[in-house]
Amino acid sequence: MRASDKAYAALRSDIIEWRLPPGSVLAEVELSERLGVSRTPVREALARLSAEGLAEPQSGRGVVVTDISMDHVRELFELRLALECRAAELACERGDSDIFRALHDRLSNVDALLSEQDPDRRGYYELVGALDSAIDAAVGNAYLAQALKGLRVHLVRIRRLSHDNTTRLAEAAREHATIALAIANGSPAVASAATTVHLDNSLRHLLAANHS
Amino acid sequence: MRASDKAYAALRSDIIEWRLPPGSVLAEVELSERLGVSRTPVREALARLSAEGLAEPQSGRGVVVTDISMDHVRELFELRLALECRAAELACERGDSDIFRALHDRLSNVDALLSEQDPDRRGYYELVGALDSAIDAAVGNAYLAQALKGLRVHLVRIRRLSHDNTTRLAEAAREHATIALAIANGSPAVASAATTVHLDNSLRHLLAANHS
DNA sequence: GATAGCTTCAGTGTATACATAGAACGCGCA
DNA sequence: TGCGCGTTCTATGTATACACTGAAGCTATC
Repeated sequence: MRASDKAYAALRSDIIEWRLPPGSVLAEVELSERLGVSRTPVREALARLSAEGLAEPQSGRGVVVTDISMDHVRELFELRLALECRAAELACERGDSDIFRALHDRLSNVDALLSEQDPDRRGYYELVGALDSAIDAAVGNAYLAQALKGLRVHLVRIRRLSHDNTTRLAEAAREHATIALAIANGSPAVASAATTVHLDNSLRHLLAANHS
Repeated sequence: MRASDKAYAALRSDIIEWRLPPGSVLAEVELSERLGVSRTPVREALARLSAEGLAEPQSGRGVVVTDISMDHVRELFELRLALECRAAELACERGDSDIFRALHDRLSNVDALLSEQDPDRRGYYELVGALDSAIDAAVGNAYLAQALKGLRVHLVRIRRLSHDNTTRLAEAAREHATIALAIANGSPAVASAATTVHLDNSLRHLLAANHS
């Protein structure tokens, strides 16, 4: 593995998991010492992070972790709605029914998904990620998939703001199950509508939990 | 201006204007000599181009200009449809009617737009670009705007494949005028529909001109 | 006492030297 | 003559030294 990849992966996870909160300054010399590589691969990593929107150059001098306000979240969900609705519609036309029917079944088993033995909800998030991947694969559009991938980075980062309780996650799982079922049935209008409903619910819970 | 910006701008325009056709290898040493800067800023420029999708690393060794097949064009237009339809809808809600009415008027004056004294159709493309910018500004969504910006880079690049004759450009201008009018009227359904029609026409002409 | 200018310094921007890996070519053997 | 192995070479990956810009703090003057 290249040193620049290592630096990129380390910084990316640090940002996404809020070990480097918004506003943190990413100084090249400090990072190169902390990560044990020279400034060159660190610079490359910072450039990639800036291109992704996780960091941004500040007044031509220094790079800082980008801020995440509720306005940003609203804008993010507006883009998300456009992309995910279309992706769901296209998956209806091109997807394999059996795959999405299986995902629907697994998503419907809420009790197993949100067991007490999984406080981090890894099982839930992995299954939701599997649905995303299945949709991407069904759509078969590299540009759309790339746009969605760039979007999901930010969504993982704001997951921390959700403070999702088990009740909401169970509700979200059912919403995802509805989407999967609509795709399995090949009903683009329903898939798009279910996606719209799910995203609206998610956004409203996010806004309510962050008093703005 | 930084040397890396200079290298980036030079390579970007070389790729977009097909001086560097798809498949061209972007060798660091050769570029650093040709552009008169060292390898470091050249590397930074190549990283930015790779992030944009204009170039891609080839098997871990060397960077090449990305290929543009008709399949890619189809995928590009699929993403474009999703983004531009939503942008047009949102512009209806948030845009200033006067601005889009003025754009409609200018786009309707096809004769002035496609005069014989402008063989490169600069007047046409600048006005279409102004409509794009007006929509972006009306929507007021940085994430959506960035996604559209990343998309338009590729669109400018495939413009070379269009072989647009005056008849088609006049038609396209009228389609753009229809979109601008729908936004000025605040009719999201019409704006979205007009965008869909326009993109379908554009794509069909592209495919017809490239026999696949 | 306040402001303007200068000095200093920290940190980025660039260049270049060195390490390294992948590929191509050639040679030898079957 | 063809295949396989080894060597060499070219181009990328990394490290580091140097240059330069922008900012902050200090001093001197009004």
